[in-house]
Amino acid sequence: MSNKTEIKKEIVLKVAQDIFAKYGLSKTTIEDIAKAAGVGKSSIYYYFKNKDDIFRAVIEAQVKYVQEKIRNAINEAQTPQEKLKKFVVTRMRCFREVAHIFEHVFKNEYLQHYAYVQKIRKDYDQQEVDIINSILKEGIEQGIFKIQDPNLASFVIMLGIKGLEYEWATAEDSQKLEQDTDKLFEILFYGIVK
Amino acid sequence: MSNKTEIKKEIVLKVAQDIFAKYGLSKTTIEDIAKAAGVGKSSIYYYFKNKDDIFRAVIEAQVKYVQEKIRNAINEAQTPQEKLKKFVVTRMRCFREVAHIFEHVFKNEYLQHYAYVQKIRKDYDQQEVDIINSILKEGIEQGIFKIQDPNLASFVIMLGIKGLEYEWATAEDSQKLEQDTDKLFEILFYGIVK
DNA sequence: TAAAATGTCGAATGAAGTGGTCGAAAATTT
DNA sequence: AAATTTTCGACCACTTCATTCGACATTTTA
Repeated sequence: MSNKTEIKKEIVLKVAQDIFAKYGLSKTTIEDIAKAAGVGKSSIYYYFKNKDDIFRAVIEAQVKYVQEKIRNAINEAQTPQEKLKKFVVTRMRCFREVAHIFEHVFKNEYLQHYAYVQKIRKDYDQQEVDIINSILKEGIEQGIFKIQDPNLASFVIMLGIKGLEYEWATAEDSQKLEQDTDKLFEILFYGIVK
Repeated sequence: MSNKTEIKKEIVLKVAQDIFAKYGLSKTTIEDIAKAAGVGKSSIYYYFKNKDDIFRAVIEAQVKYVQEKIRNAINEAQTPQEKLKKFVVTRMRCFREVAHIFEHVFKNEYLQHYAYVQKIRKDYDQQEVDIINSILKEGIEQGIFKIQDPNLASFVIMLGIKGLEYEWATAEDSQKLEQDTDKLFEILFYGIVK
């Protein structure tokens, strides 16, 4: 695939992102995407194997984008506490940014039968646990946290985040989001900080 | 149709509003509406003649809502100048509120062939001209405006509003909207106020 | 520059989805 | 309990959709 074609594929991916975000998987037609991308319907099949393949590519791009953002945010923070906070806040911000597509992957039940969606979800969750895990370990090494089982703690934190997900997804201002996060971690830290 | 059934019809209308707003006419299926309203697909046809009939009912409800709001706003204003301003600002606010459906009626070309959409549009435009007309006449009677041909003036104002419609529709804050309106009328008033 | 490789799309097709009908069952009223 | 209103499953004709195929266009290679 030449450079020029690669770019066209990128365009298709980009418009597919927007259209999937707006209409979801089932209501988006290949022709919708082709029209918006300014290519023939059949040409789509030169770039992608099929409709699901486009959707998968879109999701993967979004996941990558979010994880990139999270990684950067964590790196900027100094203390493990800060890192944890940054992680949560950035995660929620990004989720809201790309919410419409993620909704389809993380919420819509009728998509559950798609194996690859489950896989993406599982992988993604695992990576989040890993991130939390590493932050906790760092905190322990620095003598800031005292935790018997970091893996368990990570899992609990993940649960907490997931529990608050809906509330955060619908919160109007991001100030509320940060307040909530502060509250959550205030409680958490008082339990685990030495 | 009993009272109870009437209420159910209202529910169907309400969810249809939301779904049409989200997906537009063609991407919304009767089953989408039925599912969301919690009734069988066939039952929809007990309440409404067909799909277009639901859409028409939704649009009419929206139009009614907007005009009600505008009427109230105008009544609250004292001077003709104030009334004109109120008219425009309220109109734009409401349009944004119900924007997603109105888009389909006022912008989407592929709907143009629907005679009833054209009719609604025409009626609506005429009613707006009538409102402006009556405000102008009031202003003339009170010796505030000096206009040779109020009908023509109404038409010109309508054109101005329509011209700015897109800009207003996409404006982020409603403050901008009011500033724009003020500017528009400042120019207009200096031309017609005695 | 001719042949090979890469890229593009119109037309066709079968499968799935959709608007709408009908009649029978369920619920409600009389 | 008969009459009426309301609900909906099953069905059909038609449309839409994802995907394929082959032919044409464009670019690369030799």
